[in-house]
Amino acid sequence: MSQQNYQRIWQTITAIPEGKVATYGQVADLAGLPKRARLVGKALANAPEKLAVPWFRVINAQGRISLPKGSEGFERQRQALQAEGVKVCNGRVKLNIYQWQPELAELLFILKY
DNA sequence: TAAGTGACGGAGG
DNA sequence: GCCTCCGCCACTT
Repeated sequence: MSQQNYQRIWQTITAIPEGKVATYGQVADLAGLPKRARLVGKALANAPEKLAVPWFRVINAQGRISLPKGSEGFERQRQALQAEGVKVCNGRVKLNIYQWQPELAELLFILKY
């Protein structure tokens, strides 16, 4: 099923280091699923709690939290990021500072599936 | 098989 | 910076 793609997406997100963030499109690309950013969103929505996927480190290409401002999820994501030292101004983070730039070693780790 | 649906992305106003 | 519109495309119904 598409469960296979979800697995790859979850694994990729798990590789995002603390204090860094990645965009939906970026995660899709790294997971080997180009142009499927929307699928990443679905994968997160269906992510089992027990996998402890750092879903809060995933934001959209504009550096904004993709949840309705003021919602519960929005608040949890904002707090989780702030707790790691990622500044969130008005539901926005500066990608030029916090966006994850995978090292070769990290890419190889992701590609080992 | 067809129509509906996104935790998206990018261009434009 | 905010909002809208449109393209995208696999997944769901």
